[in-house]
Amino acid sequence: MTDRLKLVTWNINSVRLRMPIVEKLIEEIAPDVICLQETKCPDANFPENAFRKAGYEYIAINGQKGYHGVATVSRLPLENIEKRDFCDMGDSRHVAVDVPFNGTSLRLHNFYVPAGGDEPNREINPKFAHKLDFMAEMKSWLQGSETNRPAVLVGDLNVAPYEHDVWSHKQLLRVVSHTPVETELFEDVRETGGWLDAMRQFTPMDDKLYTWWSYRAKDWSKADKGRRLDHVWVSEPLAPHIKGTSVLRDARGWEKPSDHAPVIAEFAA
DNA sequence: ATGGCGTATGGAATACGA
Repeated sequence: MTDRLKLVTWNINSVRLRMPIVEKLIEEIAPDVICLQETKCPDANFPENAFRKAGYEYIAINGQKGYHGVATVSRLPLENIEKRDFCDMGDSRHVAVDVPFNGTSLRLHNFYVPAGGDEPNREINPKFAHKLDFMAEMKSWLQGSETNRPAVLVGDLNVAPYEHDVWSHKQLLRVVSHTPVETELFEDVRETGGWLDAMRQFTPMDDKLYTWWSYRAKDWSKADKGRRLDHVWVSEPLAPHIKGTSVLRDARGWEKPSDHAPVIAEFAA
């Protein structure tokens, strides 16, 4: 049965520390495929056995010690695993796979885009320069390559592109993740690659939509000063098949939570 | 009060996240 597919993307902020809530997600949502970011774990230490026990036998990981790291785990076979080293930094920020869907397969890219540091100025902040260079390389690498086949790009893209993707557009215009130089480049990457913003197809542009809430808020839910940093993009051939997206906000309140909530996307033939 | 916290490394204090 490959005529339905339930996909979750989640910045887990240490996969080893958070296996209990990953298992809770699996019990509650039963995704077919889970894309994780910030696994913070070398490949040799990735909790493969726990995922296998939970039914996720197919695992594509691109991890490193201490920082970053992405993983795509699946109940369905994964093929053509590809890991690209953007900006030649040696960072583990991307893994792509083919997943069976609807009698064929879809290409699934899992990204962890650099956060970009504090100062939104590439001249004085190398992390911000890296973030912009990373997105520029995404644009040139992806332009046209996934336009004509079913494809999904998910992950922590670390940009909140629209006014209602942040709690205060005005107060965040000079804060990294929502500056015009980032949001304009972000849209350029998306449009040039032929991608559609799936989450905004199911939530009106005038409604607030967040996937991340800072650990530092005294009461994250009450303050609700969130940002939409995690995304689901789909290629045009796949667009007719996306049946819904949602943010599992509850997971932000689970025991020892990640500061990101999972984003769920469902596809059908 | 948009950082007041949290994680990894390493075994205290620092780098990093956004």
